[in-house]
Amino acid sequence: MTSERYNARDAEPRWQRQWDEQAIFVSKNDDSRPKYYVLEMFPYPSGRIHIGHVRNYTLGDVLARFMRAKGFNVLHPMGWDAFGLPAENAAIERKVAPKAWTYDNIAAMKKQLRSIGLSLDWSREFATCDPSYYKHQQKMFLDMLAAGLAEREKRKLNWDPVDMTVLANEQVIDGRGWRSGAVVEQREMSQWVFKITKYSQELLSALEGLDRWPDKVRLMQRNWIGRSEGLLIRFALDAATTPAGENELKIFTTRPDTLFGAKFMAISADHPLAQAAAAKNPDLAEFISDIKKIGTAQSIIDTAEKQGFDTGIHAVHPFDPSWKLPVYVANFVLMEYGTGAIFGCPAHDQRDLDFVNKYGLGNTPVVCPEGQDPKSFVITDTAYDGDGRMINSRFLDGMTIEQAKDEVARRLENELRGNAPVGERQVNFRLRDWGISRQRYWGCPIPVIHCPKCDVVPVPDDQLPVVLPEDVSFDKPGNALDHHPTWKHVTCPKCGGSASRETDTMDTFVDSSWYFARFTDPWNETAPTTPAVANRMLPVDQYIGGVEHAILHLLYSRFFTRAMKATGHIALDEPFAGMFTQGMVVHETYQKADGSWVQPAEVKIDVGGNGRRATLLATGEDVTIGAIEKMSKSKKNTVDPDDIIATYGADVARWFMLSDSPPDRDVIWSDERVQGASRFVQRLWRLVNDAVELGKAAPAARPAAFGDDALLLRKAAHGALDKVTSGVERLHFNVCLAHIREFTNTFSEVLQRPGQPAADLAPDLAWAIREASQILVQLFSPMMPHLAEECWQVMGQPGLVSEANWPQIERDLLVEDSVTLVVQVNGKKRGEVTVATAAQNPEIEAAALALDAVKLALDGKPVRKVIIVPKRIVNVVG
RNA sequence: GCUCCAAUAGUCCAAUCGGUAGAGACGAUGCGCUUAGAACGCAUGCGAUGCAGGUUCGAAUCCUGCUUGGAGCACCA
Repeated sequence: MTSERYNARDAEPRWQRQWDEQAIFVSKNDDSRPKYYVLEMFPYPSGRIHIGHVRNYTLGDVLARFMRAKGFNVLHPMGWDAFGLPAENAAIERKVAPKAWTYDNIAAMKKQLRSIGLSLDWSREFATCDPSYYKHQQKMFLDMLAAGLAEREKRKLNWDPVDMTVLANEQVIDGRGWRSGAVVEQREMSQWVFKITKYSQELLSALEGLDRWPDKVRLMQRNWIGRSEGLLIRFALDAATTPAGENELKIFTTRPDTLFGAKFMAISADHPLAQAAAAKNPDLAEFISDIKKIGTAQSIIDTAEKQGFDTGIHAVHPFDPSWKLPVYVANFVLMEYGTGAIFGCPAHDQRDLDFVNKYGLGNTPVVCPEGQDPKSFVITDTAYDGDGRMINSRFLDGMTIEQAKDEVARRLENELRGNAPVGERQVNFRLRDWGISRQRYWGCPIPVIHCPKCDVVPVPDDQLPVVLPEDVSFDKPGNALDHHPTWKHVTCPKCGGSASRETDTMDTFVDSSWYFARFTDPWNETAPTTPAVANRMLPVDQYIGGVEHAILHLLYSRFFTRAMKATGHIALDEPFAGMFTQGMVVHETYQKADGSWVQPAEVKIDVGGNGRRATLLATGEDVTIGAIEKMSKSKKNTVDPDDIIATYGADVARWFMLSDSPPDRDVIWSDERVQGASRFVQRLWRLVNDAVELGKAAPAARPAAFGDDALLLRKAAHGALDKVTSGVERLHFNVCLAHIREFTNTFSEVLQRPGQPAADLAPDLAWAIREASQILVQLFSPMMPHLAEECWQVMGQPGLVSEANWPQIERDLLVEDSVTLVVQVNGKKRGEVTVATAAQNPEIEAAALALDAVKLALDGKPVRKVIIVPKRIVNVVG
């Protein structure tokens, strides 16, 4: 029996070295076993790993280790999403070169990642900022350009006139740039886009087949793609009222049935008609410039007060030449969606209703809910968007919404103006093309040359990669690449004249849209992928990452995979067969009386009669316990993985991360629970050491029969094995851990029972103890691999537990001879009956009805029905 | 604003199909061990499953309406 505590600080680096030296996590592309590709979203090298990374990689690691034990050729690689804005911010603020900053961060974070004990194949590591990676990305860009999947397009962007840079929506705070404080302008700029919209329908339809993705994520993507069926209607304009004799306004609507409820037309500030009208109307021009200041973020546009400007232009109702509708420029109409123009039916659309209520245009309900008297049906503040019958709509009256939509479409399709129909059925998508141009230095250069004569010229293959220059300065605002004295000046590959390089770089989402494919053969110097290898190793069987990537990253990757297929780099459509979105790690916040935030490590928590109380460790000063929030530097509610690993070891951190909360939900960091995990590690260590002593008496051969204790233990072991095996496959790690704990409790009880020297132990029990300890160690080995190796060693097992095969379940042990059923009368529990597992329904029914409690509850009433749910319940209906 | 998610014991959470609300943990209390504490061992679970309705023999689970908390919304990654 050992009295020594398990020393993680000593054991963990030792086992990490062993794994490393024996290269057991390196997967070979010529391995003939079935493959299993586990991937966690690769990190941005910010400098230090975050506790959220520990959770993400632990989840993946458990699965990777489990599948390895199950006999799969597991691919579990790691790399770095290394381009992006923070490196440039560091360059500006701390005068360090982005490249040096990035690679230093990678080195630091790699060291941290290694300390977690992850079963990663580091031989495949790369950073997206390595020219050996992005040269292939540039090649694929050119392939996509040739295939018509990349184009130039005008886009409206947030422009900071002082920093001379485009801003993300989140960098625009109250209409001003986050760093400069300058009022942000909306500027139209020429951008490179990927034609993701060519795949709108396919990306939507294929979601059906992604049955190992969370419904939530599929729904988010479905909404993002936003397919809607509707009608394109050409409204005639009263040319006398238009700025330059325009005579038509095209709108898209999904509600053509409500056409007789129309009160106004609204067009986007960017609509050509608005632009033309503004040219002749300074007030309108000012209005347009005002509403453009609010920014491009959807949430801001939607929550801003509805504003409109009557242009004086009139549109003509398609079913009534005498019906004129005023045309407004409105701040809630987007040029990017549909045609940038709508007709407003206030009674049945909340935005339109808010608008007319502000400008006094009134409303006419045209859909009346079933059972409501049309005469008394009025709309005041809340639009009605439910079902009903058409009213106030001439020839549509009495129809359902669907019939009315159809009738309007039919009539307008058949009505010609000029030589085109007035209406046309159309499918519209909300999805826009993917703008990839960034006016930034630290990104993958877009490999094209702008020639005054030849226009856009692709960089020839033999000149790839277009490498980022390193001698750049961040003294001036704007794009450092643009300011470089020589880099952009080149000769045109076509005509030989002087030309200039594209100085925009690619969105970092491009880098992360194919890294999973590169991992399958990162050694290929001549092509992005080796198709034979990529096609065999892909798709990723289980991808794991934060839900914040549920839309963009995953959708872009799905598109990019199709684009790679179209350009011959890969032969599949869907990159991720299984997707899992993990929750965040959150923590309480602490605040001093003066409002300043305090780190958890500085706070002492006392639990008393009237709840929890916090004081400052240093001074004893009272601290307010605030909301539980996502860990953030500004609120100081962070926990440093290095501290945790130094104090408790990686296994404790891993076990804590996996316990309690389901992986897809947020987990609250709790020191008490971390200590609980730490105590459990020691308990397992003692248990295994005790079991080793007792198991010494075990015969080599399996005994023919087992006594009660041995059988109890074996049932607990194999029951746990069964539950953990199926639980890990479904990523229900918190439940798996509970089953391991449960098994451990039973194991301890059995071990305490003999209470005698090992030599006297019954051979069958000793054998069962040895078997149970092997199963136990293997069960927790994916979660706490270091402790498991240490236990495996004291058990005298050959080799590494990380390389051992998953134990075989003996199903016979899981079958019980009898089963206890709950007996209900009219849905209320009245008793229990225990019957043989094989008992038939009449026998069960008779046993249930024979219970005194059942007779009493029935109170002489006849039995109307008996419902028997096998192995669960008997319900007697009286 | 739009779209979506969640809510079970003091706390974190279990509960294949709609079938006994309790697996596991944290905390608390008591006992044992101990000079004492830590550690260790043992014991202790009444919550109308957020609220109001509905469907059903039967609802934590399905439906409707609310309340509260959270996520995403296109140049952060």
